[in-house]
Amino acid sequence: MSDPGTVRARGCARGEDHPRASGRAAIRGVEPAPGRARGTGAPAGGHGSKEGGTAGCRPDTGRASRPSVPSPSGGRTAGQTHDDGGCMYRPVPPQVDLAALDHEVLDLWRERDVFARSLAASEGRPLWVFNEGPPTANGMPGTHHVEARVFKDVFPRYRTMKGYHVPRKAGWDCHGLPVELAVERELGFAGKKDIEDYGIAEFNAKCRESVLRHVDAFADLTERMGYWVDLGDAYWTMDPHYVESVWWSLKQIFDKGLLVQDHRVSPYCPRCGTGLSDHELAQGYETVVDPSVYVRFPVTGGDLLARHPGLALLVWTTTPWTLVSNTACAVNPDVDYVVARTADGETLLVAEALRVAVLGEDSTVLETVRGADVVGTPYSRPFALVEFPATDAPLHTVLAADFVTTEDGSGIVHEAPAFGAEDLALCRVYGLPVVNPLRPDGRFADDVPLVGGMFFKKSDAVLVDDLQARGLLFKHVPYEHAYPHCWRCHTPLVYYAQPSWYIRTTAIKDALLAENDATDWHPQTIQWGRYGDWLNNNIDWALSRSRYWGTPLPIWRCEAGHLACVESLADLGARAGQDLSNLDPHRPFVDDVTFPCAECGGTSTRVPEVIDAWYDSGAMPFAQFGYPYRGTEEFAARYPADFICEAIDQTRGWFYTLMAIGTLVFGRSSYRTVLCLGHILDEEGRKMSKHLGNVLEPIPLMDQHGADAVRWFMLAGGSPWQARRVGHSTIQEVVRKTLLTYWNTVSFQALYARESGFEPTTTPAPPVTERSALDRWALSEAHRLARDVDAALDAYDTQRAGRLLSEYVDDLSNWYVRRSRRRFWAGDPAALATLHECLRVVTLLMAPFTPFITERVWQDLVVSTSTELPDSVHLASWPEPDAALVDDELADRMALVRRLVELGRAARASSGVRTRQPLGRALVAAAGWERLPADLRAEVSEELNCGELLALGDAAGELVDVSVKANFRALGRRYGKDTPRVAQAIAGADAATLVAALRAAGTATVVVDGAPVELSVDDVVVTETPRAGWAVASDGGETVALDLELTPALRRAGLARETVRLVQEARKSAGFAVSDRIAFAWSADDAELSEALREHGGSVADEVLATSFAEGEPDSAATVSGHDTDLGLHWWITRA
RNA sequence: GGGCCUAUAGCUCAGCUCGGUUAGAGCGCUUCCCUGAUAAGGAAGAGGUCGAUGGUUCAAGUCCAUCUAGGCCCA
Repeated sequence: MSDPGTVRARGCARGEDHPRASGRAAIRGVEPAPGRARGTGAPAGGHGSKEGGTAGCRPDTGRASRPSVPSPSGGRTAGQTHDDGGCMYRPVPPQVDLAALDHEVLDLWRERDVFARSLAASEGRPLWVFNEGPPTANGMPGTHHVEARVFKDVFPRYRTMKGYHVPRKAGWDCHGLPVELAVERELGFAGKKDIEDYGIAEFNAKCRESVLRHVDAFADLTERMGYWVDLGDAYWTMDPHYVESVWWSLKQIFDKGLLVQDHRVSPYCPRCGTGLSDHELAQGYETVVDPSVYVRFPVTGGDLLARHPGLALLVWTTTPWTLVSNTACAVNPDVDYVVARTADGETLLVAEALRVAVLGEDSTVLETVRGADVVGTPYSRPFALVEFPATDAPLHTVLAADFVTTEDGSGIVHEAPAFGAEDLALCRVYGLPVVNPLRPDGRFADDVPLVGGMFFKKSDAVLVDDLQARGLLFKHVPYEHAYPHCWRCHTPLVYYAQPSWYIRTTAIKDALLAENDATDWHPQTIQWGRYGDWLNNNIDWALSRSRYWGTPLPIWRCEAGHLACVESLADLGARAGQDLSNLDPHRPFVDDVTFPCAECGGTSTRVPEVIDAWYDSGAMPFAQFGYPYRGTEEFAARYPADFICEAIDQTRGWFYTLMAIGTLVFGRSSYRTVLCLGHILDEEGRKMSKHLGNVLEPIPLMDQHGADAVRWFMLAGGSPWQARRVGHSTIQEVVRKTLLTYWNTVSFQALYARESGFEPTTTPAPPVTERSALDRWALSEAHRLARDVDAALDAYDTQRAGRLLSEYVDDLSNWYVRRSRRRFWAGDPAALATLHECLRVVTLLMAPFTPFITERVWQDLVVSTSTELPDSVHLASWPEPDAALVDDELADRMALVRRLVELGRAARASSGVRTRQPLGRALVAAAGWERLPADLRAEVSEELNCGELLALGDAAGELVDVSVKANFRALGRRYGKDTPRVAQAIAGADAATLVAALRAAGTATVVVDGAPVELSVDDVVVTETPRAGWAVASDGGETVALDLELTPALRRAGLARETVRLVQEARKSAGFAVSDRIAFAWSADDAELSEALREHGGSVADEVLATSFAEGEPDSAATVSGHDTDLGLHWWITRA
């Protein structure tokens, strides 16, 4: 195993071992970091840190070379932290360059071989099997590759932390048309003839080289984004062992009689010269505008003509080029048709339902006939450009076909059996010949007049012009529709009759449906929606391709037509009587091997086709190990996989081929859980494509915002199942809202812990039960978070997990830390130990999401202070939530506190009295206020800066207005459809009386329709509002009222607060460190301020860390000084 | 024509599983406030026919039906 980042996987030329770890020597060359005395085999740590344990500390382990944070002093580089020694945190500056941090962490992982160690450490634990879908590395990776890869990373990391062993074998898709096309383009080839002239061996050598070309770029992306997958031990679908495995599986299918040759009309790419499978077809629909033409086919005989001389059939088609091969027409025998006269006086046959649409309102019906009565009518074909063989069959007459509809066109369908599956089936029934003037390259044969040598699509215009000139064209309208194109070269496909090899997947349809039923789909709608629909309409898998660079179809056929399916090179060698174990199982080498037919002794030669590359990737669950010729143990342990993940385009691609091959070969699908992601769009909601120039390059994106931000966006920015818009602003928001808030909380903790000498493993802290309510709340929420994030990830819901995490980070920073700042300034071990534990938990929970920043935090807060825990967060265990710490009652109370604070702030804002001005008292009305302990009430009064909090009902008496409102949720449950009347009665009752009764007795009575109805406290929402002289805010029955009366003492306290604020601002802008002591001198412009500062001088001095607090200008020059006109204060500050 | 998804503030999206009468957040805008970590944070304001219609229900953004528009996949 090796770190993914250092491996530059090369190719896997035949007979050559995979490059396992070209970067390995470099890894080994790094001396173990000085602090890693435990060695690399250290077990992942147990659950949770041991508070106040006696664990030793480790010295600073050195830091990677690139500092991710600016060093304000300019001198200190990241490595110079040895002076800290002991069990102290490393300094964590408030500013951080996330991209530089990424590189630093990548260096650390590489140096400490962390990925390999995480695999080694989990060896022997229960397996959790992840299968990697192989990308084709002959194109450059894009941001859409990042999406699936983040999900392929986050769940293996999570499961590893949960105690599973998660092997992560990478893979590369090497074969297939896209590879051939890229090489053809490079060589300037126009088609298959060029390839054969060039030489198949040489061409395939180019293909082999081409698929290796961008492997480095994929490896770079993989490393940069922190995707841990073992590139050094990747599977390659072109590897001989892989090919043999595929052959073996085809033999299993062949032996079951499910691999057969058949002649069929199938979508065919004339440029690539090969048929396409149905799931390839699915990739390539494009909206095009084709000429749709209504053409007159003059009737040449029959009863109808006798009754209506000059009658013509009106035939509609969107593929005029197929009219050259027109063989017959078809009508639905059960549909009514009409002979109609147009305004111009001509007589045409069309479906009755379409007459008005096609011929217009002003056409008149001459006769109505059943379709069945039209059958047999002869007509004159539109073009006489090709010969038809002499036949007794009803050539160029009207046939009956159920598939004809009257949804569009004219209700009369033109039949060209060479170019349509339904056409072929119908014409076969009548014994009609298949005439195909189109060559395999999509051009008409040279001897066809008018369009000889012309590409089929190009011929439309010429043919339409000719119809026009001959007076056969009735109408010509551009028709926009989705038409299948080759998914790689964008050539319009033609449905084309040709022989092909098929896997009879229709024979195992029931088994596939059963397997699908047992599969855990995310999102669930795919299972019986898009995917189930696909399975229900399953058709046989067109497996063969008339191409060059692919797994050769291992079927040999003798002159007598006997078939042999070869399952391995050894099997082939045995049949051919030679040692072929070193043969490259590709064209043209396998084509040269012949052997005597086992049945007749004739010479068997290989059929020329290669197979659909989708089969290769669908075979990876066993072929990645070379099963059954090798890797049998791995295969037995790892089939089926627990988890696979790709974007939604793979429903008919990889998800299908995996399930189909697994079911065909082993009777069982190869995966249990599948994640199906929506696509990534640009900021305007458009697909990203080179064509539009809106492609976001993944590596620059991560270098701008950091890999963690991009990962977080993919995992939790919007719903992963839906198409999402990605852009710089959305990713920047992740950085600002979540990552930096987290970082700054860490930085805050490190600053004050270091300031006070706090060491998490040695500084004694009180047990949790004796800590403050805020501490217990923060810990309770941390453990609740651990529980809920675990549940969300267990359900593959990264969006929910991400939302929970960012909410907690916000709560921690903007409530816990905000409310606890003074205790941190004072170095309170209870607060520091609390925040340490909260950060430890949240860091572990975030580690699978954002592996970089959490690693750095782990190093700075944990590795530097403990030898008990692993030296990488990714070697640590998932935090075990401590149910005893989760306190729901405390959570409810704190939620009330925060709601009251919110109301108080609103009241403050409306009053115009700034928060720094202390107020004497506030009144509170809220359910639950009585039960709120004093310490939590104090949080409210401190945050609102008002001295005394009193219950509104008790304190204010007649100063208060009270109103009541029905609580519909409670009433509805009890009174059902009488609810509105009860509510009305409540609204109409005298609120004061009602509330008084409720307060006194717990119940009150209102009269509804003459009958008394008893109400309890829960049935009404009581809102109390003071009448005058108060600033009031009220919401949902809860009220906070601030007494705005300012006494002189309050005013002086306010002035003192203003002064504190002024000095702190000055300290900060002068660049003083938070612990710098100062000498402070002042001179007030008015008596009130002087009095205030004399009165509160001691506390002001304490607040601003002033060692002296002198009135009057100092003798010596001050470091900074100023005059604040608003306050009326001169001040002088000198560093003490 | 079929299947699936989506439709909520100027923009990006929660909320819909489990219905509750004042529908939220972020970005942007305006005005304030707070700040001894913060690139932050908070309050207020402006901004909504919750795509439409009908139904179920005492009560519908939420459940049901139909429709419209857009997207994806397929015919």
